[in-house]
Amino acid sequence: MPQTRPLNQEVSLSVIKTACSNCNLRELCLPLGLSLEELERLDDLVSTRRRVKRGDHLYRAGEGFDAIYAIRSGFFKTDVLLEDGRDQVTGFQMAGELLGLDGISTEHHTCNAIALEDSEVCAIPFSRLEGLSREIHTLQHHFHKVMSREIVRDHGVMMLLGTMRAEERLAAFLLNLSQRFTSRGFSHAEFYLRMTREEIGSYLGLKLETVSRAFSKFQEEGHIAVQQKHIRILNVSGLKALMNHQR
Amino acid sequence: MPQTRPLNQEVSLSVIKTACSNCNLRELCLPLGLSLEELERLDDLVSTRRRVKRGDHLYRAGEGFDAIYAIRSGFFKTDVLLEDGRDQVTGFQMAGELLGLDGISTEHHTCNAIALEDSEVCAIPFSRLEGLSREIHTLQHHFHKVMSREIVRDHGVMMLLGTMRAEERLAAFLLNLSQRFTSRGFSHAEFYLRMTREEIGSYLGLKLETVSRAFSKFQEEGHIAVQQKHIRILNVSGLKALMNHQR
DNA sequence: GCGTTGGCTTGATCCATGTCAACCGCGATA
DNA sequence: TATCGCGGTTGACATGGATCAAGCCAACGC
Repeated sequence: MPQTRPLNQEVSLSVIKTACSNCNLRELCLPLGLSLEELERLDDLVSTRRRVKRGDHLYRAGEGFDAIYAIRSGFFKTDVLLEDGRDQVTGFQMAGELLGLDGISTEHHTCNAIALEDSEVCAIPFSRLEGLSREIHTLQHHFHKVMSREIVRDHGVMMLLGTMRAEERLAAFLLNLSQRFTSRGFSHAEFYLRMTREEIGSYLGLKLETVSRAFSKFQEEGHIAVQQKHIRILNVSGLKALMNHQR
Repeated sequence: MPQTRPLNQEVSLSVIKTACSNCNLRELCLPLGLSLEELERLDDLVSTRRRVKRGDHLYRAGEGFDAIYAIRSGFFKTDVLLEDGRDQVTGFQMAGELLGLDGISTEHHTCNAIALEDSEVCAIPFSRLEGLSREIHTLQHHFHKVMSREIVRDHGVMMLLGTMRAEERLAAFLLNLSQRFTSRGFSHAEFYLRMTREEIGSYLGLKLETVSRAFSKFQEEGHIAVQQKHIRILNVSGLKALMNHQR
């Protein structure tokens, strides 16, 4: 059920508590680098929050685009569906990351965004974001950086898909996850995967069996300990070395 | 030898001739949708042009970023180099397309841009572009669309690399080229490849031999006629059908 | 406690593409 | 005109990962 926003002053505390200016993700997310006063202007914009239950869509390919979303908590995947039924996971997103940038180009979303665990996002109406970023230089520049970073990230994935073999891909994937958990204050060495082997495989251009075998191999070699979705990284440099195994 | 810019009024005609407002690519490029007056303000910004000879770098990975480039004429590839020596072509760019968007995120270029034929580009100082797009809403929005389109394009490549087999990839590649030539007023059915089989292979995540064999196969099947870099597409729908050959 | 289900693992086999190698053809250069 | 070299083609063979199939494990409902 949607939470109604109380109008009296007393409860505005709880509103402030969930505003950008008070969000502990602000250094990872859109507000990076803004002054206090600028932050408050951004708060006005980011007023709508939305809960998305595990398995539900945040948006679907083809739907009209009018907002991007910042993940407050939880975990998402995005995937693209081809006419012939093939699909591929194009990314996994976690708290502090933005979803929906692909929709700007055509005013329609071009992929599906699906929650992999119960999640909460902040909706950022895009035209209002453009308006504010015409006024706040820092916001404008940071937003451009975020879009550009997405492009660079995609190039990394292209590299992975184009030049790496199965085990290198999985090693790169684990190291990437580990690094992103670390910058969110979680353990770099121990985490739960939110996605299935099949989803990992789809993202990495591999079949689930190949992913599973690679996990087993890494475990045999003592690089990681796997128990279903629970991963412990035992030997970071070992994984890094795996990534350069050239063909 | 660099062409010196004359200062007298008489020759300013030739300057106008090469401004955005008079550029026949303006409907494909950054100026899309701008009014005449806005166009003239953009002209001020896009004052530096640069010739890049076949084989030369427009920029290199690691170099400082301060401008994006619009291709006036010619053909480029971008590639990324991994520490271990592997590299991959991340894209081919033609007239009217923008180069360098990846540099915004870190203020450094993250890939190499190399001319595949003698080319000419317009340098667009990025901070001035941000300035102008704070004033011209249409420009801002269009620029965002261009960046977003790049993200969507990259997802398409990820899809290609992750789910398609060799012949599907090549078919998709040819159809994409054909479509882009068409929107530039060239024949959709006949064109010269600017890149080698190896570069195509690198882009598509294939070895050059595989690319070559796929070309031969397409020719045998009557979909195209190949003679080295000269391609004629004989059967568009045949190629499209090839793309859905599922595995 | 028992069956069901979805996700995961593992083995056996197959095949698309990589690898290695020979050769071709065209343009550049002497 | 002869030679060289690079890019392209083609063939023979090797192999990584896909495919097919069986079985395992943990969570969950009955």
